[in-house]
Amino acid sequence: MLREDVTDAIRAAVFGELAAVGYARMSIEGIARRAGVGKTAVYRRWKSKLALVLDLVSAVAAEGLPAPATGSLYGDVRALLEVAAHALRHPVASQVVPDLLVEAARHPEIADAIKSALLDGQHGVAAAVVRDAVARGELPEGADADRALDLIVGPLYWRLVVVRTAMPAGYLDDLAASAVAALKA
Amino acid sequence: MLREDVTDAIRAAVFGELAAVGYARMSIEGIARRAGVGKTAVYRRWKSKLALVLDLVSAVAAEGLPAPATGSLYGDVRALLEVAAHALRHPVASQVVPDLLVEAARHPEIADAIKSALLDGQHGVAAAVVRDAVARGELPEGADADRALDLIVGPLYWRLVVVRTAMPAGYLDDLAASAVAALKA
DNA sequence: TCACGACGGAACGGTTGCGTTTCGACGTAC
DNA sequence: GTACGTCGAAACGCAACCGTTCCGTCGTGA
Repeated sequence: MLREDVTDAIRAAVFGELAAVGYARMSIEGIARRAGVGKTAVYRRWKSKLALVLDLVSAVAAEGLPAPATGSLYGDVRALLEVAAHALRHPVASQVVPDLLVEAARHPEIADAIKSALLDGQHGVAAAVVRDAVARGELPEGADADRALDLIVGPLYWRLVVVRTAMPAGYLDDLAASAVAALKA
Repeated sequence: MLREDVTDAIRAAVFGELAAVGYARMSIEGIARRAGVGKTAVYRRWKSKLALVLDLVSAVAAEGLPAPATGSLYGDVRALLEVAAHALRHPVASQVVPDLLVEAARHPEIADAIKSALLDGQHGVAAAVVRDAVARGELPEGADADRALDLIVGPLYWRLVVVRTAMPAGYLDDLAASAVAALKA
């Protein structure tokens, strides 16, 4: 029976290494070193670096996303931005997510895992928000969920992950209002 | 006197390697191999992988960005999106840019180089577009160029680089209209 | 014509990680 | 109390790349 505390230590170490050096530079030896375990313990559980990361990403997927239902489009969008901003401010997440996205272009398995772990979940939430807004008459029939996601999350991701500039006070409120205006255009 | 054709071959090889394996995995040996030159030729010109990449990024910066002046906010935004979409559709650019952005978080020199090569230029263009729009009365006084850039480029970057999904016909027109509506909100 | 310097290629010793194997110590289930 | 399996640690041979050095070739400028 594999010891669970060792497994947990390895999982935590992978996140650490992923954030510190990125997927490309990450090594099994480095993971074992950081976790304070032997390489044997790692290879007994996963057969490769790729399998290890895929397992981790899938685990994140299982957590699911809360779908906002505030009763107004602005409220839903604002709530979405809050959750996204909170996630993207985590130093680990803001380092690991773009790193894996880049790597996904080279490893279809990673692309698939990220798609079902993150993008599909986001798409579902966006679709629900759009559906509710259409039902309330805030958006016209046939509004597109993909487009909505682009308009809502895009500016925030750009600001927090690409430009990496501080957001002024009230910026999320502003972004939410801007996104609602864009959606209705 | 260093031979210029060799220098060019190395530069091209760096772009190739950067797109193929990423900055982290890129090696001087690999660059020389791809360029069909000896390692000596590389080390004679640059002292490290980092210096090589910084030099390349700076060279890109020197090219500059065309500032649109179509006479309307929508026109300017649409032109900006066209240029950005064209650049981000290049397979090499869409692979290299996010890769270097991730690496920038670990190497301040790369962050600085990218900032002056890409972000500063974009900021300048956005500032000009906003200034013109304010002068025409299309935007209120004190409109923020950073916010404008987030709203214009963010959704496109998200779609093309993060989600990597095809854009439906006329999507750039739609994005431009949406961005204008967002800006005026 | 000749000397100089950059060229590609090969080798250097050193480091790092690969994936595997072996080892003795420990813990737990039976 | 014994037998089994996981544990950390260490070493294995192998491969890649580091940055440097030396080589013989070739093209060019004086």
